[in-house]
Amino acid sequence: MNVKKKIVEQSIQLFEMKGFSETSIQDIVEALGVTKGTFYYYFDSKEQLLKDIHLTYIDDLLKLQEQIIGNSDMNYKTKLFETVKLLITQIKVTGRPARVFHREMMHLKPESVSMVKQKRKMFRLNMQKIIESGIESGEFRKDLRADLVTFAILGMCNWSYNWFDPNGPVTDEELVKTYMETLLNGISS
Amino acid sequence: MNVKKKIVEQSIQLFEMKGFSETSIQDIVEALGVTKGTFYYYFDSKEQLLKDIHLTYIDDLLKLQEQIIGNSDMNYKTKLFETVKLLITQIKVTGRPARVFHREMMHLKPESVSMVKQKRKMFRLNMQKIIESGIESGEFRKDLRADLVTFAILGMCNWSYNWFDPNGPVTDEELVKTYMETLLNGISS
Amino acid sequence: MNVKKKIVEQSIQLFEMKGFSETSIQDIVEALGVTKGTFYYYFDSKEQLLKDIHLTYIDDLLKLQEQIIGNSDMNYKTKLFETVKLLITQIKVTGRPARVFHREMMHLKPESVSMVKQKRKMFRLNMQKIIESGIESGEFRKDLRADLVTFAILGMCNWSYNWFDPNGPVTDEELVKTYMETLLNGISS
Amino acid sequence: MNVKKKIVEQSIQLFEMKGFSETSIQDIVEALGVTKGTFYYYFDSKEQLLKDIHLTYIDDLLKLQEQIIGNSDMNYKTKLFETVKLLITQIKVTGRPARVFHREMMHLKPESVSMVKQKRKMFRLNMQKIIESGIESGEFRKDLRADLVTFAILGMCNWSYNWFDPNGPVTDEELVKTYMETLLNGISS
DNA sequence: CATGAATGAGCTTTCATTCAT
DNA sequence: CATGAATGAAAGCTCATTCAT
Repeated sequence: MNVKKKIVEQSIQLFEMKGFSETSIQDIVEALGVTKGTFYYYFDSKEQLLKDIHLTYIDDLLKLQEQIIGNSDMNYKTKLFETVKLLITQIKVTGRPARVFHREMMHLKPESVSMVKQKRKMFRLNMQKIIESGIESGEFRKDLRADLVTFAILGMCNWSYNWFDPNGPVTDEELVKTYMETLLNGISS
Repeated sequence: MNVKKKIVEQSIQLFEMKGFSETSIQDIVEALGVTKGTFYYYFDSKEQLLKDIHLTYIDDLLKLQEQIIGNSDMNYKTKLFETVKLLITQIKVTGRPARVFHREMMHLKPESVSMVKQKRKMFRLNMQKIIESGIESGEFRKDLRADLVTFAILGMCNWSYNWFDPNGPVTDEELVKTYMETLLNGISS
Repeated sequence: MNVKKKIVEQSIQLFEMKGFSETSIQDIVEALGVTKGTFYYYFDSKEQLLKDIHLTYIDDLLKLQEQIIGNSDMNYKTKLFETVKLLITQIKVTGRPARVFHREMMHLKPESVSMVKQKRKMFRLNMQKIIESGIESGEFRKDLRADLVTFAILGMCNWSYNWFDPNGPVTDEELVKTYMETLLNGISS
Repeated sequence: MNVKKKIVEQSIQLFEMKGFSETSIQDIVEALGVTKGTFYYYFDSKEQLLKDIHLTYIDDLLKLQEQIIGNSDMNYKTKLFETVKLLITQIKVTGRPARVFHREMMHLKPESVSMVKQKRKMFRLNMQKIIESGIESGEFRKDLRADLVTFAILGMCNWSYNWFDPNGPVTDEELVKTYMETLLNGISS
């Protein structure tokens, strides 16, 4: 595997464990057995590395979301299900970058922040569109505020990065099913 | 107001804006017009200040939660409603510490972390208890996994610190009502 | 003597010997037996130190020039003589800062440069004024270009920082006398 | 044009603008669209490049000076005139290397410095010889100190690199004429 | 109670240089 | 001839912390 990729992966691991500010370039290169010079051969700055991580992550999410949205075989409930599954499963596959993604955005430069925020917003609006279409199609209740419901679902899913351990007693599939069931039918008896 | 309190409040403001690591003691004392010596008269370290902030915050939450739980006039739906309201409204009242609370825990020393985590866990388990009691009493569906539902609700509420602006078009009361309605009855038509 | 002053003097010595870029903060503080922290307690940056040196130097020159200009007992030839003497003698008194002053201006930030340049220009224009007044009074030839003559004199004097050793065989007084004599009467037989 | 020459010219331009220390090899090769390897194919070090620039410059000057000295058609006043013209005009033709030449000598290694200094000294002594011969021939005043007068003239000329803009209102020919006139006849009325 | 001087360890970054290909 | 990857030493600077007063 090439060095740049190794740096990215090692960084993600360290950022996730110790936080961005607490991770020094020294930490990263030492863990890889290279020198600081090597780091700066591949990256202009520590911030740029973080930006790369963020953009890669959100771009991947957006690409997978597109596949869900573009699939005309699914109804809107299924599309929502797949979206929730996407967010939760991402933890299993790429647990670490997810946590970095949700925590360290503040350390980006203003310009990088706005770039990332814009893409995150796009993801959210795509989700909202699914809700809105589902309302129109009659799959969801007519009286919903699609924007707030979207925020609620995103919160539910994203928060799980804080506690969900894919190797723990609850599987990711179980979690997705439970969340969707709760979401669709409510908890009231 | 005494100096210690001023330091805490100024710190919260700065931590919220720039992050814990990016805020220097110099920043804090300069903003207050005192010197570093003064800071170290009141606090042993920067970490201890953060610990104080965290403990004050979670202790306040726990105290308010106790009042909800101990109130025998409420049924469990109402208790859950009040809990959600407590979490969301906290943003309006104390928006800044909330964000600091949810972001900067990693900068605490291991011992401080475990102290805070334990109290956070207590808050969560108290919530879970409300769900479980509501299931027993027949207010909530019998087939719920109380633990996962609790995580879902916590995620929904806590995530709102990321986007909810109490001075924006949506009021906190509106948000609480919408969230509870969605939660209780689901989105399925 | 206080530490800040010591830092300035040590820096001047090192800048003069090795040049600004080649002198590290480490070099400066090591020579003084203090630490880098101490340096940055007194100065915001290396550049600011250089700016301080430049401004102190040119401000001193301007103050002394003022005394010459304001002295109504002198005719213009004498005033010019005193100005030349001022520039040459400065080497003897403050040899090192002079060389730093004439060499390292490029390492200042643009804003600092313009501040220093403005004051240098003022010195030059004051000199030019002496020439112009001397022309009017009949002490100097009517057909002189005061601006170019001023540049010529400045060059003559300032260049001496490149070779003149006040402890060498030629004394500063001798040099001033010779330069003035050459300047006033020319070399043509 | 060959690559080595391009490197030299680009370097001169950059050294003149930003200074030797502030110009990195990266800057140089990037401006030329080649790589660092290429640079080190042609030059052993950054210092060697600077040495090359210095030696080329002073060797050129010496060669031109020789032509002046060897021309038996000129009297000594004319020879001095031509020398002054040589120094001033060099700015117009090769403004940049001139400034580099007069500023960055300190960045050479001691051995290179002494080589350059020796040649500079030779130029100066050649000039001094002109003055001395002119004194003997009766063209210049008998009571001159040829050594100090030479320094004065050199200062006058070389200093002009600090302010003279060949594209400004004063032409180089005008400057040379004015300087020589002042020098020969003095400013006294 | 509070100050201001000083520390020292560590940080991000730069850069001349080397070298296998 | 030329490249691109890698090095390693050093640079400027930050900052939590200490302590005599």
